[in-house]
Amino acid sequence: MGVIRKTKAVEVLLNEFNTSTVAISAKALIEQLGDTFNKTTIYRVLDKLEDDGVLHSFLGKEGLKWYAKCNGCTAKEHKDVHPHFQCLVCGKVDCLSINVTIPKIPNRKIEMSQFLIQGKCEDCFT
Amino acid sequence: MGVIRKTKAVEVLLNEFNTSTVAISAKALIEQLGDTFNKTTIYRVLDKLEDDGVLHSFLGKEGLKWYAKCNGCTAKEHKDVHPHFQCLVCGKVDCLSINVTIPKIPNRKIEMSQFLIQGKCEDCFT
DNA sequence: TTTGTTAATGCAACAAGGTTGCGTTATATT
DNA sequence: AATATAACGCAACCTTGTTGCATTAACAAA
Repeated sequence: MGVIRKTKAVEVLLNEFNTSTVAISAKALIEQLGDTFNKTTIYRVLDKLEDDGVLHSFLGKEGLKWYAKCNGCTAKEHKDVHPHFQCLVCGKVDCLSINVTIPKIPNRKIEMSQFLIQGKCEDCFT
Repeated sequence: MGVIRKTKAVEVLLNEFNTSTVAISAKALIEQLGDTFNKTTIYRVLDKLEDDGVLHSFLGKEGLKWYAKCNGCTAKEHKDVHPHFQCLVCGKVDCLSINVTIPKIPNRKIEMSQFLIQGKCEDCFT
């Protein structure tokens, strides 16, 4: 898999996630940083950071890929099964620090799950 | 919105969903029926059937759109918040008739949610 | 059963998110 | 400074899904 080099792209991208529990879509990152870095680079760095357990990814509305900083995940296992909340008005997505009880299902082995909740966020909530 | 005409495409597509709780991806339907109907038609019929509350849709692995028959949904509201299970081995997806408790979140209005569980299905479970 | 309205279809072209191959650049090690 | 190779940029491509428009076919009414 190789060593991670501290390149500018890695540095800048990591910085984007060092603020909060807010998730950022690959699309948004490309819109924002596409002049500085090639989109291929951005996709590859995100991939690698996910592989290394630094970020986790999930799918939002319309199948867009979103990334957020992992909390207590290692490269080996992503324990994180928190739900994500996407605002249907402003589009913002964040990680909810809520424990979701995954229902027991007979004869099936659950390996991962994605819970996407959609509605109006605090800011867009009238 | 217009009346629904009983065309061949509608008939054939509806037939595909009349069996079980198994979901079918738009992609699979196009692979299967693409010689008979144009993909545009397939997409449009699926759209319309969803609008009319006959089918519901959700996103599976890789952001692919899946459809399944609604159970107790009307054109006006999709109450259905059941989780979906996708097998990581064979790719099969089905609706789980399990009630998921959506966590209460202060200051947010939940409008819908998607719960995708991934793992090994009954058949692929060793 | 013919006529007329308009929903539904097919086709081609497009759009958006993401991926791949490959030659070049730059990081880190000796 | 020399070297190995990870990371990069670029262009071209792939896939899922959408749009515009001319044509066809449901279906209701005459």
